[in-house]
Amino acid sequence: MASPTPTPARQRRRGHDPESVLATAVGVFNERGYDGTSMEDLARALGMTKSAIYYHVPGKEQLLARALDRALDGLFELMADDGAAKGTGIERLEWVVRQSVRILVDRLPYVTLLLRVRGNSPTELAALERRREFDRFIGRLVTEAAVEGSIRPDVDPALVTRLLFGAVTSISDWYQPARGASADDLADALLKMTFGGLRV
Amino acid sequence: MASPTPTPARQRRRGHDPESVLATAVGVFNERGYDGTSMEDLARALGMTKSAIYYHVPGKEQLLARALDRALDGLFELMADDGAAKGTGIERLEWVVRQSVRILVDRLPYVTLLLRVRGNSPTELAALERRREFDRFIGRLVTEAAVEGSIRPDVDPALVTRLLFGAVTSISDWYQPARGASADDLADALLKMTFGGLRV
DNA sequence: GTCTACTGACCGAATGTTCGGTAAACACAA
DNA sequence: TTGTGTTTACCGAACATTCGGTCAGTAGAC
Repeated sequence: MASPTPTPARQRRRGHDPESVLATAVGVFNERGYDGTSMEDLARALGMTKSAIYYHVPGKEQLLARALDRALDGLFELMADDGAAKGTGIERLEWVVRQSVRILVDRLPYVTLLLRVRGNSPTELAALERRREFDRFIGRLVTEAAVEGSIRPDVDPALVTRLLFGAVTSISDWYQPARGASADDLADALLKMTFGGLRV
Repeated sequence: MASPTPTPARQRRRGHDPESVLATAVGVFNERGYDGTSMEDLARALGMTKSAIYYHVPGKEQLLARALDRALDGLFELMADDGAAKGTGIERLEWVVRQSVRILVDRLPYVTLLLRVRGNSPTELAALERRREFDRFIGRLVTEAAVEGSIRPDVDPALVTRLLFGAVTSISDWYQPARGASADDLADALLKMTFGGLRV
């Protein structure tokens, strides 16, 4: 605690650590897909040999597990937040959409990876189950907004849930932070389109 | 033309053919991901041995190429259709959204596969390039609708393009035909939400 | 000398693909 | 009806390569 080094994560010796290996790995996973990425690919991207990776992390699947947890932890914190419980149904829905966009942007590579998981291993299945819990949470919010009469009655709440969050999750497919749009810019555009409507 | 056999595609002998192998393969590709699917997996799903697959199709990558073409051909036919050229900008945009949903639903497994392509091989890169051409076509439509003043001026047309078609493409992630919703049901809900707005 | 952060050689398993072979179905002549 | 030759649709084994992962050794900072 009273350590003289203010940055305990970074060792004195230059080189890699579990965190930087994870960050690079997630980048490559998103480029090539998890199954399409070999440890050889990772080693090349990290500038080291395959075996050196195993000094920092236990293996390929743990790399995936850590990345998925990072995305899911963000979403679960959001679910537990006060903002998701205060106000009318539609206010809470709007807040959750906005925060979901923020988490997606803040943790872009991790959430991107999560959204591509198919359930090919116990690790992926566990992540999928946690993700479905979040989806059910959204579904409940939309239903409440519909029940209170805040959203148009001529659309199925279940469809709205999927389509609305389809637009949200699509962000991970095309968003490039370098182009200048912030998380709030994205959320504003998305909410204007889906809540207010495109038509003038 | 004057052939005595009315069904030239189907031979007298029962068993598999390139078409049924492709259909099954695309199903497995979508379950496990292309890279996560082995020829052994395909063989199991087809009820034959790995080597028998090669009697019907040249290889794994050609299976992918054929599937991607099937999806892209649909999208390109849509671009060339009269409906995409008649009416005001926003009318054409609405028509294209509706038809895109229809193609997505009609060719669900093929389009799903296309939407997951990452560019890991020349086959995938070629498909990605064709897909980007379709995306640019949509972008032009949205811009025209914005220029003619049919959509709200306080949102960036480029963002609208991505978000609107993000909602469309998300359909492949969650749509289950067995649940009863038709392509038109989906398009109706999507257009009500994005063009009219959810808020009452 | 000790610890950290690696390298290089290597392992068994799995990968996509090819090969030689074969049983059943077929077309057709005798 | 039977015999002959050909095609169809497959199997089992083997191929070279790549996979994720292990381990003994070691260069350099302390």
